[in-house]
Amino acid sequence: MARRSAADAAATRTRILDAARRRFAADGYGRAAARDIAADAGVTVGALFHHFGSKAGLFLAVFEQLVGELNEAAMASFRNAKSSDPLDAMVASFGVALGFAKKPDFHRIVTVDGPVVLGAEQWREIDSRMGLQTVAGGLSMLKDKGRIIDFPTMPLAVLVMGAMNNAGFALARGEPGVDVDTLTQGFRRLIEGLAPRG
Amino acid sequence: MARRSAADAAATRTRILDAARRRFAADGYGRAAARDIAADAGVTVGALFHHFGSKAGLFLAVFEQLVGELNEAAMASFRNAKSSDPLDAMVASFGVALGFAKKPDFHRIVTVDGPVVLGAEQWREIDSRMGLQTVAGGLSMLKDKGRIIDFPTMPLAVLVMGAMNNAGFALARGEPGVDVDTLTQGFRRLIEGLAPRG
DNA sequence: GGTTTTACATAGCAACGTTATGTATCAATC
DNA sequence: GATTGATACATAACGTTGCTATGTAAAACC
Repeated sequence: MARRSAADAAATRTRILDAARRRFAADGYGRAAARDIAADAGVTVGALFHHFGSKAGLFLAVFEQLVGELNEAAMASFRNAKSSDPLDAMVASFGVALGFAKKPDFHRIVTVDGPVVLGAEQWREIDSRMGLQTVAGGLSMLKDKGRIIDFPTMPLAVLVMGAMNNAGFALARGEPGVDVDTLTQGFRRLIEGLAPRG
Repeated sequence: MARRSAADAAATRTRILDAARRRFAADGYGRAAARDIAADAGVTVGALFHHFGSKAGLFLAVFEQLVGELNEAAMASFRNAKSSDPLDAMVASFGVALGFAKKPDFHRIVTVDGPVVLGAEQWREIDSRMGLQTVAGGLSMLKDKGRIIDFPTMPLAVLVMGAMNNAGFALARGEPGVDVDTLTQGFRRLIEGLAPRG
C-alpha cells in the first residue's frame, strides 16, 4: 500500500490510537509492543512512528484522549448541578470522577502508567490543569459562600483531591468494605466537616 | 573472579541492591539497565540475576527495603506519641509519611514506579498491609474514644490515606502554594471536622 | 503535468532482559 | 585431606524491543 488521501490518513491515525488504547490498558505501557499495536491497527511500525513520532508520543495521545473524556463529563455534570447547592455540585463531580476511575483503561493508562511514562513535570502540568484547579475552584466557591472554613485553598485542594483519587483507586482495586455509595457519603461528610464552627 | 565466601556473597548482594536503588531512583525502572546496575556494583549481569532472579525481583527487593524503612520510622513515631492525644499521634505519623514522600528515591521507587512494576495486586497487598490498615486502626481508635463520628471505617480510611498520599505527591512535586506546615494543619482540621456534632 | 510533499512499507541497528554454559572456589562428607 | 557437591559468579549468545534510514507510490499544489 502506498499513500492514501488525507481522510484515509486520519482514519489510520484513529485506528492506531484505538489499538494503542486497548493494548496499553490490557498489557500496560511496558509490555505493549509497538509492532503489536501496529499489527492490530492493520499497519506496520512505520505508520505508527510516522504519525506519533515515538511510543511515548503515542501514549501521550491516548492519555490526552482519556483525560479529555473525563473533562467533558465533569463539565457537563457541573453545568447540570450549577443551579443547586454548591456542595451537591462538588459531590456530583466526585461521582463522575469515581465513574471514570472504575474504568480499567482510564485507571491503568491515566492513573498508573501516566506518571511513569510522561514524567513528573508533564504529568503534574496536565493533572494540575485539569483536576486540581477544578477542585480548588469548587473549594474557593464554598469558602466564598461561608460553607467551609477560611483556610489556604491549595493545601486543602491537595488533600481533597487525594481523597478523591484514592477513592477511585480503592474502587478500581475492589478494596473490601468499600463501595460507591459509602465513599460518596463519606466524602460529603468530610467536606461538611470543614464547615465553620458555631 | 570466582566464588567468594558466604559473607562476600552477602556483600555483593548488598552492593547490587545499593546500586539498583540509586539507578532506579535517578533514571526510573524503565531506563535503568541491569548491565549498568551491575557495572556500578562492580559485577556482571550474571551476578545480578543469580541473586535476584529477574530485574523485577531486584526492584521488589529495593522496594521492600524502602517500605521497611518507613515502617520502622512510623512505628517509632507511634511509640513516642502513644501517651499523648490519639489525634496528635495520627498527625505525627502523617508528618513521618510526608518526610518519606519528600525523599526522591522513595517517591520515585515506591510511589510512582511501584504500582507499574509490581502490578496492581502485589502493590495493593503491600500498601494495604503497611498503610491502610494502620490508618484504619488510628481512625478506629479515634472513633472508640468518641473523637470522630460513627461511620464505616474502611471508606473513611481510604479517603484519609488518599489525602495523606496526595499531600506527599504535592510536596515531592513542589506544588506551588503548598508546604509541610500548612498541609499538616489542614490535615488536622480535616480529621477534626469528622468530630460528632453537638 | 511536473514538483513537492505526504503516507506509509521494509529492513536493519543497537540496546535491552534473560538464559545457557562454563568455571573456579567454598563447604560439607567420608 | 581428598572427594563431591553446591555455590557464586563471568561470559557469550538469543530473542525482543524501540527506533531509524531508506525506498516508493500516490496525493496535493503550482
